[in-house]
Amino acid sequence: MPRRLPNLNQLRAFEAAARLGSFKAAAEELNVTQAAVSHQIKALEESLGFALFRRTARSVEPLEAALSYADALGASFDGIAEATDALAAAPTGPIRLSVAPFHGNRWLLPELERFAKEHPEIVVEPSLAFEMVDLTSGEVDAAVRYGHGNWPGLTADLIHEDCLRPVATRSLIAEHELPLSAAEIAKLPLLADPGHADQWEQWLRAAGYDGPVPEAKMFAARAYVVDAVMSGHGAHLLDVRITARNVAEGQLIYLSDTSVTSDVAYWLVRDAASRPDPRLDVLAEWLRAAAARIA
Amino acid sequence: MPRRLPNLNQLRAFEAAARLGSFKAAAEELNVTQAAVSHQIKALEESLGFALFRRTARSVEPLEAALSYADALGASFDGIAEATDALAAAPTGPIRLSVAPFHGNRWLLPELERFAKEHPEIVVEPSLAFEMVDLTSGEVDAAVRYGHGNWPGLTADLIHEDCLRPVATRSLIAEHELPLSAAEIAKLPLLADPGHADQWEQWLRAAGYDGPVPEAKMFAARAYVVDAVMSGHGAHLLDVRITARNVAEGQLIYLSDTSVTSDVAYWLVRDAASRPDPRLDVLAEWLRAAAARIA
DNA sequence: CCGTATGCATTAGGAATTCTAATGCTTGGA
DNA sequence: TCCAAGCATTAGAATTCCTAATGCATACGG
Repeated sequence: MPRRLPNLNQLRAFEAAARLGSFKAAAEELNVTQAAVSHQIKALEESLGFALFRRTARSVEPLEAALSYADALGASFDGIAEATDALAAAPTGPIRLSVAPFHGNRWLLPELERFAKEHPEIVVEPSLAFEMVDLTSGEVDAAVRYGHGNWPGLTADLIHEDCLRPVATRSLIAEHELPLSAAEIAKLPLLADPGHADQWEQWLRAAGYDGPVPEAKMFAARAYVVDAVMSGHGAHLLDVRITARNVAEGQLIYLSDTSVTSDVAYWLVRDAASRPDPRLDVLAEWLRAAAARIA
Repeated sequence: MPRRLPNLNQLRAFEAAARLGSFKAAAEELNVTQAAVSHQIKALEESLGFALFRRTARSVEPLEAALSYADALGASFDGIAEATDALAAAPTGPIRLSVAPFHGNRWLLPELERFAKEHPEIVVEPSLAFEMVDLTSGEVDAAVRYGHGNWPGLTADLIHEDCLRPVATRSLIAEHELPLSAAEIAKLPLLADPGHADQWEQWLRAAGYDGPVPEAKMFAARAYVVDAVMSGHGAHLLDVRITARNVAEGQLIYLSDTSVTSDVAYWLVRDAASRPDPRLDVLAEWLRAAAARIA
């Protein structure tokens, strides 16, 4: 059978009045008028069927039974306040972060290792997933996503923009001097993936090329494009953070110093309706700074 | 600084919904519509700033943090319900009973001793007091009072009516045969106390006497009248329960078999605003029965 | 000892909350 | 495919809650 409780607002007024021994003081604590407290307590007494205070001309005194009742109520209210504080406080478990393999393997995961060293108090648990996870499902706490930053129902903190420079293997352009001109690059096999097919045109125009833009060779997914580039099958436009390691290790080279910033970017994304987690703020800011260091 | 609590009605709706995993079920438990629960929880989530449930098309699932919050709230609500039950339950201390010496010494106290034997679970603590104690002061739980039973703010259970028969010492009427006629009694020194001055007239008329009613000798208080009667200074009208012991022991005799019931009576009186104590109901009924046994 | 200040009670009316009925939406199941 | 079930939303009604004004009894200061 369901719990049978008196009106909780009345109990709140009563508890304060009994604790403070004064309706007026209780009213001040509750930010209402003395009359409001008087009403609430009168209604409570009526619903109980007996009095809780002994009234004298200008003072009230809680009866003995009322005092112990108020004590118990106070403990319960404290429990509620405590539980509410605990709820509002930051979550404590590891931060489950969904990461796209393409971005994670090339930049994010190594950065997360450095983050773990600098912030040992914040445990990040990355999980690689090709699919866009549902951030409202509760299976992950946040994700790094590539897009325009305006996902409905989600909040997105910018990590870094997509700063594109053309890359290829040394072998592909063995006969050329670096950097290549835009016209020279336009003659190379240009690789692209659907959804970003127009990036080559953007870059070539930005680089001053005004000839006809050659058709790029399309791959089904970004990961395949990168594979093809690494294998020396053509040139591709990639963010400098994505390629930095491969360039440093000599597997890829920048074909030009010209870069364009695409209209999409990388974001740390979380459910707007989930309770705030300041640790994610720290992570977002740290990643943003780390990304800026490379660009 | 004062406790900062969310709206308690919203918490109540939330706790039920989280516990039952359904707004509809919560609504039934709380005897409101599903829409009401939906509103309450939405408002709570808005005031907290984050969601507590994951919504799907036709079901809700409390988030992990919400579940433990609901547990804590449930414990607190249980605490409140328990404290309320304890408050509503009968008081446990001894029953402090204020007794007028006149009535207590002559009838009530011996009866209370018998009551204690029959009801060892109910401890009655009589205190003799000439003054009418303030039943709202909390110093006593009940009192036996003589009057019309309509004290404002008090509830009164009848113990016995005031069944008056004329009494005197044997010595006062040594020369007469018992019972005396009303006319003979009218010639005796009649004693009375203010407030009950007319009782002699009532009795004499009831006994068939139609002559002039003699002036009664007045005493300041009832106790003095009884003293005077016991000392053989006159006759007095007293309830049979008051005199039973003295008559049985030969100190007093009934002058007549005629009795009249006065308009006042003896009552067990308690503060109408105090919490109900079923033990007092038992005591009142027991005393009523004991009084009836004598009359 | 009187006048003033204080704290609670009461009243009436207005403000805020809470609820409901109706309806829409989405989806799981027959 | 259609229905049933459960939640969301809307608008308005019902209830609760609060306040301002005032009264009352009493403690306190002069």
